Amino acid sequence: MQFTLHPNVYNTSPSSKGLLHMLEQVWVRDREPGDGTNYIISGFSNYNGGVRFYEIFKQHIDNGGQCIAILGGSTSQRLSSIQVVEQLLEVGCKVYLINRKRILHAKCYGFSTNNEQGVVISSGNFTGPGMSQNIEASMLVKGSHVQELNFSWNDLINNMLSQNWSIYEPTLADRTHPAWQLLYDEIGTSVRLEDAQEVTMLLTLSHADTARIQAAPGTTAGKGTQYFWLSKDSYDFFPALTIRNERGHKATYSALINMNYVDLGIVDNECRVTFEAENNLDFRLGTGKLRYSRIARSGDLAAITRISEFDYELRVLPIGSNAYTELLPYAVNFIGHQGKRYGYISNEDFSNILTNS
DNA sequence: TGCACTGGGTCC
DNA sequence: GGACCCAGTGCA
Repeated sequence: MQFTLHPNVYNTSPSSKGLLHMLEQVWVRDREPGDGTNYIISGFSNYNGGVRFYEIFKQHIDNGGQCIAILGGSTSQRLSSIQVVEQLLEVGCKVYLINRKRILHAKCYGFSTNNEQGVVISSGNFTGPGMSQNIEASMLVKGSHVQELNFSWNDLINNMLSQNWSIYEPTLADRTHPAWQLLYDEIGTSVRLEDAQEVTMLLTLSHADTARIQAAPGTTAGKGTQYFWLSKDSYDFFPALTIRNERGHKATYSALINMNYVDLGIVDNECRVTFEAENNLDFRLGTGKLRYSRIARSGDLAAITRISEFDYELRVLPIGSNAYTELLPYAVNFIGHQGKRYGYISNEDFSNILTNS
């Protein structure tokens, strides 16, 4: 059994580092694709909540396995999105939506095979924030402890689906089915960002982030793509990563955002952030406009401000500057092995510090 | 010419 | 072996 409170607050064992890590245990590690059934029960869900696992589910289902998702749905609340349900259906999941005034609020995840079950009971929804920056408690029960509980995924699902609830089954074949009216659109222009998401990511830059920025035009050091490499916990800082790669054989998931390079006075309306789902799980922010600009050096702080769903601003705060000194303490997470740090600050606090330093 | 891809490296 | 780090290739 394992318990965790994320992000990075408390773990009962080194092998449980947050909800996402527990889900990797029950759906990826120690599992054979095609063996048994995977389960998702979550009141809220969005595309980035599942982006780590769509390829895993697809392989599992293509090899004869099953995947069942029971999600919240509503016409008046933003519970689950069109995008996550579409993607789950595309990879072959069975999706049920519970439309209820007193909403489905449980979050349970796991699997069952002929001889084994695993279950994660969590406060974390199947959403980007639930998987990364929200404070969520999760408990994983597996092996003989599941039998001690006398827990049965089969019974749980059967009992849920036999309740006298409004249960809808959306399908890709019938997009006019009322089930689709219970879902909200993550991509639409009417999307308004919640206050909690109006934050600035502070990220120290390492050699790999700045080598092409510092390169002289025409040299090999400038070849390839200019990226900032982000933490894998960045699911909730970007819009739905629904753009699949067109060429290549390893699945990637991207979103296009509008990036205002404040230092350069350039706005890039096709700034791409990519999650390398089948390569190395890299989270990369394309920052090509910075190439050759010399505007950032290794050790500098990048401030990426999310001002609306698709609009971002990028500033480089040079190491040693007043703003750097004031803001570095907010980059509380140490990641990688080159001393990279990142963290978040509210846009209001960020703006105040910028103007006063 | 620039960036979507590739596929390793390296440290813990 | 996970999670950033790195240095490109080759295609549009």
